[in-house]
Amino acid sequence: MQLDERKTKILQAIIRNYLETGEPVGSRTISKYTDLNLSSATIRNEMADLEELGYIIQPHTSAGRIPSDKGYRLYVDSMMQENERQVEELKEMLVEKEEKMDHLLKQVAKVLANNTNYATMVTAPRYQRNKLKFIQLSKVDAKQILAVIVVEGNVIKNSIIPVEENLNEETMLKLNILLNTHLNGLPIEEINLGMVTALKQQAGVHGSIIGDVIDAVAETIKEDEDLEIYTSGANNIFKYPELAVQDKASELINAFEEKQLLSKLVEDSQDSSNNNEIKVYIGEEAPIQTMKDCSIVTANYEFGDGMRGTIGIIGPKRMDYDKVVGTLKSIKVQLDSMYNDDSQKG
Amino acid sequence: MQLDERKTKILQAIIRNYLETGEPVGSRTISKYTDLNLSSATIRNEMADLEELGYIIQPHTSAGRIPSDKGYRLYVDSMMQENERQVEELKEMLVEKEEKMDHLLKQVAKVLANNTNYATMVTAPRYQRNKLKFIQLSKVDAKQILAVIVVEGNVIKNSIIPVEENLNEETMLKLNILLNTHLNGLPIEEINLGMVTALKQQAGVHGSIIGDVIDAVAETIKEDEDLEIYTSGANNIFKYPELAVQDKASELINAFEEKQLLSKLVEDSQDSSNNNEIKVYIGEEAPIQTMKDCSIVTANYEFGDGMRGTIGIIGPKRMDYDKVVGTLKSIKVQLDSMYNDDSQKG
DNA sequence: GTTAGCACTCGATGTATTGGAGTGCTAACA
DNA sequence: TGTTAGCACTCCAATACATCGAGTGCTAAC
Repeated sequence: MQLDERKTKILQAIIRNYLETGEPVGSRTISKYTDLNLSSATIRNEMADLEELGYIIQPHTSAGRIPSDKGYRLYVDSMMQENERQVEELKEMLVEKEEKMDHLLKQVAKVLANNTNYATMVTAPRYQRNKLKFIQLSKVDAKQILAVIVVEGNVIKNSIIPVEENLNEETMLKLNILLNTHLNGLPIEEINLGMVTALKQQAGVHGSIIGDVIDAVAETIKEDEDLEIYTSGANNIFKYPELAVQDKASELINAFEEKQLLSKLVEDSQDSSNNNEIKVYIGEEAPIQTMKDCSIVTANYEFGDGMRGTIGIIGPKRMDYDKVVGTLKSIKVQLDSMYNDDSQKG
Repeated sequence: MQLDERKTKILQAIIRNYLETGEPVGSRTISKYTDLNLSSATIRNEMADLEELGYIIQPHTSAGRIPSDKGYRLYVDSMMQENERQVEELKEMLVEKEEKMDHLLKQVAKVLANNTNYATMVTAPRYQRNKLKFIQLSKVDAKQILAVIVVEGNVIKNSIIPVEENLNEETMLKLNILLNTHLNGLPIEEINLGMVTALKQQAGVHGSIIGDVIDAVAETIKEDEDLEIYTSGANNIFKYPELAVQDKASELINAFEEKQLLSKLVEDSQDSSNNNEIKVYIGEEAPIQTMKDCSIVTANYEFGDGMRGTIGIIGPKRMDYDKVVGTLKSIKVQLDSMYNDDSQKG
């Protein structure tokens, strides 16, 4: 059996209706809704076929039909091509551009959540390729040195290094010059052990400090790895009865609070050949078991040279895919284009 | 009518029982539970009195009694003193001391949540009195200066300042010296306009940069004001049917996600004559309307010289006050004593 | 191929019925 | 006078049962 045009139309009508109401939809409803001018009996026959094909499901004998994951998938796939909806409103809300990166991203998550009525997450952009831009050592007091490490894109990290000896200004200057002349502009992966040893030798007595600084650099990178995730609207899930059930709700809320699980989502989203497209996970397709009753839509944005973050929307399977995809696209474009303005991150 | 000893004992028994079960408790139960050797009929008479006095409530005619806010209050105030329970186990969990402040605090929230089965929040310590320790300006590139501002207790903030002119090293050095000689060690409130003007004059051509730096300092302080709050175990509320109701759960979860509301709690907790004691808010006493069906226990910890944070536990009114207070006390002591080790915060 | 018609299914809703936990009150008792 | 046994009463929760209606599948006719 094949999906002819009529079946497709009927399937579409069923899904549309279900997205709105959240209730199983019956043959009579479709018979009235569509412009096919078919009686409910005919629809019934078609629906039986659609069920056999696996696109829709009957919760129980005397109920209407609801879309299966496969049904949603077809809907989403076909829909994404035709409909290039524009969502411009959001632009305004983000235009009052937040200075700080974290504020901006929190804001994005919030705006998205308010706009869509789903739960949202936004990750801070993460470097794929880190270049060291600049290192600055300064004396805080007799026993402490402050190392400021600036990485490509003005990500700044600080580290306080305890020292035994009271270094004089001249030494500090030397160390600074030594570090910067050798390390600036280098991708971090390229700072290897041999290099460090060489530097230590050149630093002579103060070699250990160099080691500490390099450690701090390494630490900086490592820390950047457990990425920051901002979420908003988690409580939106209560708006959808199918998710507001105790167990599910509890698990979902937990995922949003602990955030660790969400990083799986990010990885999966970014870990793909085509990084630039919007991804839709439906039900069991989700990379997180907890969300098997949800649909997830993700987009990756790029913040200039290799710095990449992810935006995600988590809602019920009967999500307004159309709107969500449009909205995400719009946000993505804006974030992509925001790189020109130097933003910074504490 | 007065609360004699017997009534007190009965009330206590009722509350204890209710804390455990969460179900209204009847006269027969009390008659069996206590060592008073009274028949259920007698207990009934006493319970009627206790209800008249406002310590307990009857949800409906043929149900047992549950404690009122007033009842809980009495219980918490008087009955808990005796029991100075020690909770040492937590110490171990925190001993693997996290380097970074934010990790540590997240960890505290998590441990608390796991340990108590309630929702928890921990705020980062906040300065009451800020002293500027150190300022460092460095050239990032031709058009940007990086200002690093270190405040008492090694809180570090960065700010990137765009500049028109390409400053040479000598100028940078001069500016650094100028700023540090005049500002170091000053409480931030004392950096006033007159001072800034004087500095600007001394800086001559580069006066505007001084202005920018001071702005950055001000910004740093301001930012520190919207305090960071770490939460954990929000989904624990689902463990208590009286809170797991849709509306309540949704509101609570929202409070935990947006965190803004929680800051009210922090203010209230810190805004008191006796800052050192554990506070218990029961039901309507809570400073947040959203939590009027909960009880909240807070403790303030002090991280050395005027740096103060708050730990809070939010749960159902039938919370295990005893354990929670004990646990909080223990955690508080540990955090208080942690100041000796210099921790730092990015 | 389409449709009208009909028997059938099954959840949802509404209504009694019952059981049990708990109370308040009264009367008897120590 | 305080305590207790006993009893009538209340009310929730659970159970059973009837009913309703939306929806289906199937058949026969168009």
